[in-house]
Amino acid sequence: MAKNHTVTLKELSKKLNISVSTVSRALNDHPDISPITVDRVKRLANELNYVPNLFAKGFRTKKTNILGVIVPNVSHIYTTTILKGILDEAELSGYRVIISESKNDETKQVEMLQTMIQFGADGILMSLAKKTSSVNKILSMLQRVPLVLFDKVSDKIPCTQIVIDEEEAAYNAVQHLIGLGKERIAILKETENSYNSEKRFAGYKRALEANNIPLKEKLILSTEDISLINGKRLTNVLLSMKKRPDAIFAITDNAAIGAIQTLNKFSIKIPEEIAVVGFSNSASATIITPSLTTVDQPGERLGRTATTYLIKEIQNPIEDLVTKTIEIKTNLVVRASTFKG
Amino acid sequence: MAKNHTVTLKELSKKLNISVSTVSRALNDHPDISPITVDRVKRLANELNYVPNLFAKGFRTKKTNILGVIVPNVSHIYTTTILKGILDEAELSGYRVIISESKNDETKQVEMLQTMIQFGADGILMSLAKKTSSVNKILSMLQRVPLVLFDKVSDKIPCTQIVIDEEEAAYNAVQHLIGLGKERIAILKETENSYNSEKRFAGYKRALEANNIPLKEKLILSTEDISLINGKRLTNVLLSMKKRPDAIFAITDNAAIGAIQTLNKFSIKIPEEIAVVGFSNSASATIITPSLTTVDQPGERLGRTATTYLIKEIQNPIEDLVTKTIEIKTNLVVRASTFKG
DNA sequence: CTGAAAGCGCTTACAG
DNA sequence: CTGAAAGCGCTTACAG
Repeated sequence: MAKNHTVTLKELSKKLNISVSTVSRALNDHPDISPITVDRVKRLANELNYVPNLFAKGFRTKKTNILGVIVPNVSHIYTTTILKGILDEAELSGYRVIISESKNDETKQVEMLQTMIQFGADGILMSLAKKTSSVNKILSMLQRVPLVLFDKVSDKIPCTQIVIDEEEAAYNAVQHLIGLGKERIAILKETENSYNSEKRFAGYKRALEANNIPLKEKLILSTEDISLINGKRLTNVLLSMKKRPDAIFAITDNAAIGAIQTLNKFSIKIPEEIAVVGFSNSASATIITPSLTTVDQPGERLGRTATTYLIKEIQNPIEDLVTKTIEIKTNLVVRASTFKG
Repeated sequence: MAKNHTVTLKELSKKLNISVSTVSRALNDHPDISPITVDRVKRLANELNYVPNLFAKGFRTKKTNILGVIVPNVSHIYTTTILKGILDEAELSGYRVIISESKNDETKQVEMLQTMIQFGADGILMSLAKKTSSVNKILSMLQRVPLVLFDKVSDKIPCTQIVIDEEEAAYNAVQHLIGLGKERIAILKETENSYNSEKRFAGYKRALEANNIPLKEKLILSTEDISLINGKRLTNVLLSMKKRPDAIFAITDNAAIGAIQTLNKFSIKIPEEIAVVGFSNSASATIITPSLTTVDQPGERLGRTATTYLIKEIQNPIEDLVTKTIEIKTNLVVRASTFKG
């Protein structure tokens, strides 16, 4: 905080020979105050470089204009674009943002929630930690502060939730592969029942079904951490099969890139022998050779939307808490990993 | 803030029939209070789920335990790793973090600084906006709150500054190219006199000098925004020369990747005909083919270090403001773009 | 149109 | 070891 002398309302009021109340009102453009007084006060405030103590203000008004954001991992690229959307939108509405990481730890997640509430956040934006199983504590927090979930959500928590059209996106991606004549389509997904992975898997199944392609258990590979390394590992598993797949749908770009690197290593032709589709449209998608067909996730828009909803709920508290899911549409970006141009 | 009933010190004091002062002291483990009282108070506080109003506390004590962080762009990958370091270190010391973006806009940068101070941040961590020219306003803020700069710094601001060994890193990178027998080494750098670009350019010049290789103006290419696209564009310029370079040192990985993509397009052999070195060791460095030799920037460590210094200065205010630069050592990671293994 | 006063929830010097 | 009281800087119902 300010190390040296700070100008306060009291000081202004003394110099102007009017009361603190009037100074406060003048500064806040209260209609009661005469234009002349308003002018005098503002002029002096400006001259003395007065800055309101937001702390005292917040303490008094019970409003802090702070939004708390809790995400599993700040350095995840997709998260980063969401954060950008949140910061931008919050700024537009005059809110500050406090960000913290749950590191996918459920206990830490609850702690952060608590601190943020205790600190006076007006509302919370949260993307759930992976293994969020007991939502009881979160439910009790719901009574105290508006909460909006995004990206990693749960229908066990009655609040507004912003997601992309996970299932539809996956459906379209697989449909695209089928349209190219692919039939043995493998999927690389997550073991844990994460919201996103489950939805994408559902889309995959629905697309196969819609085309009367039987689901083959062998082609469904799961891993705890759907990373580049594991993309490589699972692709090696696929390549060791007697009947190899003719396409791979990875539920993250990272895993898809691991797949491509492994296919390249064995000089398997992409997409002729095996086509690859990812999910995210990260920067890497155009850096890998061949470039990656992938679902474009509009992170910034998701962040903005979540923030807009939260602010609306702060300013207009909702009485009955219900799960309300808003889906943001995505597009498939077709590149060389599925299409020979 | 809390929507419904909140437990306060007063309430605890009433239920226990002791004064608010005693309750406050008991909760803060003041040595004066008898163990029995402390126990009674804590037990009840726990039972009633008492959470201190940090706002009132901060207002009273002039300490908020908030660090403000201002960066040009939150979704820049390298920034992201720095943020991770900051968040981790801050959490360890019990500080919350407020993050905002200057978007490389000098005016916005000052505004953010002001709001953060006004909001009561105990200290500020900042990476400067690109065209920060007038530091007067920042200097006046320095009187009010401890400031530590990182990554994008300026010696016009007397405070602690944490950077990587930019010049040394660039020197080593160019030295590596020279060691491979390269002599016509081009550099892709920034036009604007950004701290990082200038330092890296200095390292480049020093390496050439140390090896008696004359500096060739033609091989020094600058651009406003040292991005992938511009990396491509400048590489096209280099390829149109009668005497092409035999190596390219790009001061960012993105530009280096643009260079590689352009070289690949013209089937120019990397590294035999033209070797490429980048700067950052971003994830993309191992995704591009050939993989990129680049300087590893330890972002997390930089973030941690900056935070450690800031907290030290908050707890132990410095009297005389001087520029104090702390350099973090980096390593060159050698890959296929300079070395045929 | 303006002012005096209470109060937000906490900490802490002072007194006992 | 404990309590009464002041005060952090602001806002706002009440009164005039």
